[in-house]
Amino acid sequence: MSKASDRAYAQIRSRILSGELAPGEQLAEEALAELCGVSRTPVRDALRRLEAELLVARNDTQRTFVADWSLDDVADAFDLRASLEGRAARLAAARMTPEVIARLRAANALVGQAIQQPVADVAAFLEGNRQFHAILLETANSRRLTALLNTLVEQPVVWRTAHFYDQASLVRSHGEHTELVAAFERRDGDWAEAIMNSHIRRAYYAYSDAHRRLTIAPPGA
Amino acid sequence: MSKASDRAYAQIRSRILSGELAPGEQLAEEALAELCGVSRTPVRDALRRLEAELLVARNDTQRTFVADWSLDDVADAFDLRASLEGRAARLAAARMTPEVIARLRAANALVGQAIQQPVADVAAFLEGNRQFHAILLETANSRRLTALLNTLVEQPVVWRTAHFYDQASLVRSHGEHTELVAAFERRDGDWAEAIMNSHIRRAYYAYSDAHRRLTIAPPGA
DNA sequence: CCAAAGGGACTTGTATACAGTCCGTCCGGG
DNA sequence: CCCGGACGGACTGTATACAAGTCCCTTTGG
Repeated sequence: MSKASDRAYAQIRSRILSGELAPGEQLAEEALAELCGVSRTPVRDALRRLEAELLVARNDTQRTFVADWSLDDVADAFDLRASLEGRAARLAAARMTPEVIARLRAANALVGQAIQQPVADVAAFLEGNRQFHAILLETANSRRLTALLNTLVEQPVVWRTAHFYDQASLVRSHGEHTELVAAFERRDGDWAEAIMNSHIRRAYYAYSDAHRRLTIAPPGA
Repeated sequence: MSKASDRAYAQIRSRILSGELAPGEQLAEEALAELCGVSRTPVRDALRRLEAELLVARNDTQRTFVADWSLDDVADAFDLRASLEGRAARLAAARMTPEVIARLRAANALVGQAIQQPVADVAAFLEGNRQFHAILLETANSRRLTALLNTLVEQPVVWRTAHFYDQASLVRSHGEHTELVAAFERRDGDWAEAIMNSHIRRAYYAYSDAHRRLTIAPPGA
């Protein structure tokens, strides 16, 4: 979209993802407008987009809040995501070509490098991950699936999951991508789907374990 | 949403669904504003919503058009819908209660009456259908799934499919709903999912057959 | 005759003013 | 002390004016 509207969208979005705007917090259009240095009109546009992505929610009287996800919501989202990404993997397997495989390998190599650092480079890990999944989606060649998954993946909770990973999880994640490539080489859609399903589910449990550690933290922490 | 915005949304939407606004046609905000008797602001809101539903599309310079679906797009949408509705049926089976089953029966009874008329009452058929699927979604209890399916179902092509059905198809559709209830009574999620999958796929073929009849019509028609 | 440049009509983007609605607070009565 | 209603601030919805960008047609030069 146009400049002011884009700026508003990007600014609000990054503030939500970073947690600077906390879940449950009310978002007044005028305040956001001032924050982004634009008028209310593009802010309203931005909020519409963020609402579609479920990053913000409205109450019955049209006031807007940063979406507050219960653990159930998170489970719901991961569940659906596992199913849809599994489906994408299966579709991609059917349309796989040597050259796409090469691109997938390259993306996964990024991930490999990121986890070999003394302290894993989480940003690089995420970027490699993103590329891998993007190539896969592109190959699956379903506009709707792509649109749906993009909104599911770009959630704060999903996004931050990798930060909860320990080294072993990062390595396993990399290994699963490698295995996916193997499934693609054999054009085995069922295998690819199964790996992907397991891949996402593990990510969910990494999240929920970390969540439990953090919320049922030592009393007085 | 608020009054003017809602009116704009409803008006434009119904004109697209009815075909009065044809696929590919450009939608100028000002013209729509006049058509709906409101200013451009609520029209822009409405277009955003319709864009999220994929009823309208934008080109790279932000001009808006009535979405034009290729047969591939339709296949893609039905495919995804089969998968998601199947999933919903499975989830619903796990949470089924006698009272929900009673409601499903009631909705299906409407469908039964509709097809027993000398000439099937398509509107009543659609309404019963809608209720059945809505109850099912509500029981599946996944906010995201509900949101996604609602956008998938409310498409012109999906919506008009029933008008292409012959009497036999209507009867079979009703029968599948009855079978779904049986699966729910046994809380057999796998069975429910399988029926639902087949249910949606058959709807797709009914559509694509009709499409073929209409587009590869007798030369000179 | 074709191609590229220019200009004018049209469409969308943004700012702003005003109207309508909601929410909390404060005051008075029971 | 508690409850209810009215007032005031704050927020969102809508209309409108103006700015910026796009499209298309015409015109001009090769």
